[in-house]
Amino acid sequence: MYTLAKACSHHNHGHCISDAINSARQLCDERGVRLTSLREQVLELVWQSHKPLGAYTLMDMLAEASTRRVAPPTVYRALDFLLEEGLIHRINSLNAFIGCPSPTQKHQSHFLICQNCSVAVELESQALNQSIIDAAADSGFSVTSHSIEINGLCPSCQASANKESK
Amino acid sequence: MYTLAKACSHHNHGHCISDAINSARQLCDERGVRLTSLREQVLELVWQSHKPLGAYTLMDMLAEASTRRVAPPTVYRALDFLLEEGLIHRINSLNAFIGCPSPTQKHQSHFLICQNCSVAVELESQALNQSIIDAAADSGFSVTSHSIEINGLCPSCQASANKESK
DNA sequence: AGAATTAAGGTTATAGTGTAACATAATGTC
DNA sequence: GACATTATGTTACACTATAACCTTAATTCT
Repeated sequence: MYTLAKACSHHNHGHCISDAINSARQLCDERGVRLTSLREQVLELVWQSHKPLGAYTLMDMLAEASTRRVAPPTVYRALDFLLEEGLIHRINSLNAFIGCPSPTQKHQSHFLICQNCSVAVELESQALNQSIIDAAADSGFSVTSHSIEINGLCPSCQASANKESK
Repeated sequence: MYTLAKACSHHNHGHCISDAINSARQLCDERGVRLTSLREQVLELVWQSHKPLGAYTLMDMLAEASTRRVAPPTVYRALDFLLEEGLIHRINSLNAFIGCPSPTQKHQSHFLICQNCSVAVELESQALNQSIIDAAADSGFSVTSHSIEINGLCPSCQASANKESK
């Protein structure tokens, strides 16, 4: 039973999924790479929520959806492809994967991760990017990639926490 | 044979190790926690180089040093203690651990990781810290911790790369 | 279209990372 | 010294990921 709770109860999550699938199709088409049905299925599963999902969770979801048994390499290969094309990100601190909402724009992996509800949202800040470049440059380091994982409480979990404490 | 190459050939790495051990002893003493010989040994092994080391590598190093066999929980418990006390950091993207050069100052885990020589150095930038806080605040997110892992080339590997290409 | 080539996926086995649970030993407290 | 607490030893296992090899599907070439 992998009907995960919606990440944000106030939004129609179906749109997130269909948007992600549509732009993935278009993007793969433009790049001449193949978004096979397996890859698309994995992408769709990743997008079932805004919570990062582990490879083995995805594997179980795949198996549940398809009667046949699914082995780790099947899901890892699909994940590798999706990572390669920037359609998903990997959250290192969680060994988990999450859909990328803006795969057309090349960017680094920067996330706000709620320690209460597990939702992870991408963070984009030009100032932050610049700070990284500057700080690295101060050390004479030439940057090829970077990842930021920020843990804390999302706005709605902060609100819940406040209510609790009264 | 775990005599790893020195991280920086131009410095006397013995100082790094002895400084780390000395300040760890003092710090644990002040806090009333016990830097047992096992924990100190693991800390010293972590400090054998400026390259992050995996738990199983450390386990093998421990075993080599002590005739008796060493099981995973032994090293993980020591690592947990050292992490707890801020004496080491964990590099999530590498599943590896590295000594903290400034354990007395509470700080987040920010690293520059050379993809050529594997050396990881801590990055401290007030501007960067502020950028994170600001960016999170823009999203209404309350931050409890964060980690930054920047991959690229350290100055000396950049120099080598330039020489190579001539 | 058919053969050759390449790419994707299936299958088995195993490597690498981390923890649970319980037993023993060491340390600290009264 | 008896007791409680903390640390370590030990066994077993869970979770994450990849290697290697085989089969199937898609693409390319003539």
